[in-house]
Order: sequence, then C-alpha cells, then structure tokens
Amino acid sequence: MPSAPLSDILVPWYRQFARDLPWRRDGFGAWGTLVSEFMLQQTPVARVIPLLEAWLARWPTPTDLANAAPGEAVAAWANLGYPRRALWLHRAAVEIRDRHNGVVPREVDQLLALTGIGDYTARAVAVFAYGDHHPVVDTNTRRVMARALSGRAHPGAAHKRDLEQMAALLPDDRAESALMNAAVMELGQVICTARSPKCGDCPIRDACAWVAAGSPATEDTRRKQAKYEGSDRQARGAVMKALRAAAPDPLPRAALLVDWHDLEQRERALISLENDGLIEPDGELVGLPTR
DNA sequence: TAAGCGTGGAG
DNA sequence: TCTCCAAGCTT
Repeated sequence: MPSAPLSDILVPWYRQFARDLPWRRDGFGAWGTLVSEFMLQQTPVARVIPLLEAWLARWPTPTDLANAAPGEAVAAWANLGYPRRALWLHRAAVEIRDRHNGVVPREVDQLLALTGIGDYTARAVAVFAYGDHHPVVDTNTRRVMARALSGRAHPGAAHKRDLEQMAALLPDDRAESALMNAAVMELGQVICTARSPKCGDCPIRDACAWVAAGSPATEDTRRKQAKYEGSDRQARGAVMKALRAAAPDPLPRAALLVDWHDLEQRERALISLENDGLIEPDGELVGLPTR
C-alpha cells in the first residue's frame, strides 16, 4: 500500500506550528521578501529581524534604495556579516529600477539575472512573494531530503539535482506547493537540525529513511569553514567595522588596522576591499562607496 | 569545482 | 573554552 505523500503531513504541520516571522505576514510584499532573503543568506533569523524592519522603513521600495549611495547600504548592513551582500542588494535595486520599472520581477530567469541572486533566492522570491510553483532548495531542505529520502545524516554538495528532488515532493496546487516549500525549510530549521535533530518531535519520523536505518553517522563531505582567527576575513571585518562606525565620514588610511601586526595582511585587506567595491580611497582617506 | 567571504550565538 | 553553524553567491 503506497504511503501518503509527505506534503499531506508537512503542510498541515506547518499550518499549525509555523513561527510568526515578519516575511510570512500577509502583504509583506516582494521587495520585503527580496530584502529578507538577501539578509538571511548565511545569517540567522534572530539577527535579521530588527535590521530588516529598519531597512524597509528607510528604503520602502527598490527605487528608494537604488537612489541612495551604496555606502549607505553597506553602513546600514551593520553586523549582519558578508557586507558584499549589502552592495549586491544595492546593485540589484538599481537593476530593478532601471530594467523593471522599479518592480521586483516575478520570473525566475529575470530574478536570476539580478546581482546577488542565485538558485535559492530567485525561487524563494517567486514562490514566497508571488506564490508561483517552483522548488525552493536551501541548506535546510537539502538536509531534510538527505535524511528523510536518502538515509544520510548530512547532505552532499549542492547540486542542480536537488531542485528536481524537491520538485517531486511538491503538490500540484500552487498555494499548497508554496506551503510545502516553506514547511520543509521550517522542519529543517526547528526539528531536523544539523547538530541535534529532535526526531522525537518530527512529524515524518515514521517515513524517514535515516531514522529507519538507525540514524547512522554517515560520512560528512561538507567543506569545513576556514579558521577565522588571524585570517584575511578577520582583517577585512575590522576595516569595515571601523568604517561603519565613522560613516558617513571617511577615515585616514593610516588609522585603519593601526594595531594590526601583519602589515602585508593589512594591505591585502584594503586592496581586496577596494576591488570588491566596499571601500573607496580618496587621497589619504578611505570611506564607504559613494557611487 | 572549490575557495573566499563576517558575525555572533549555541552547545 | 572553543568548535560548529546560520534561508548562499560569485569567481
């Protein structure tokens, strides 16, 4: 006898237990969804929420952001991390203003063409903002699928194939399929977590291949994060933190990383930040980008 | 394809 | 204390 589709279990579970998050409220809008997705790329929900609300109050439309200086966006990004995302979000806003009459596009191909938007974010906007029928695959989704469908403890490297695997789990109905995408992500975030999954609370444990196999500790092929202490990233972070604090004023080049012991690394950080467009030299001064 | 890219909370 | 990890994207 065939078992019920997972969506028959997960969609009702999601309706009952989904957390009340700002971007899930009615009328949040495509721009709000887009900004939230940029901020949520590798940054935890709790840190995003307050900054997201401030961001949208300041720049309620893509055109509002596009008309601001990129450095304002970088400064407002505050401690969200990966400040290139602020720059990319600003560029995407400019592209939306110039190519889409200030309206966040609905088509996945058009979304993918925007700066800083990849397979996940494009489909997240199309599905969560516009309610269209696409598979949305993030790291939570891939972990849930690895366990429930493949019986592995960890997902492998991201692959296009993941989209097809998720698409096969979606019900035909558009609204239901959007909920299923959200439900799988939610399950991965609150139940089927990376470190200590709460299998006792899982609504699909009876259908889970990993549980059925005895929850084996299978090989973890994920790439380990490079050491942060003493890294170039840490040096870049220190520069950006100082410039955010001084903004909108620039700082003397000599004042940046003044305590940094490794002068070569200091130069490397400044050069790479300039190459990324995150800082702008102006004689002896260095500031956030003005255009 | 794999490396590079921030920040801070949780276990 | 310290390692792990968090709604990825670009090159």
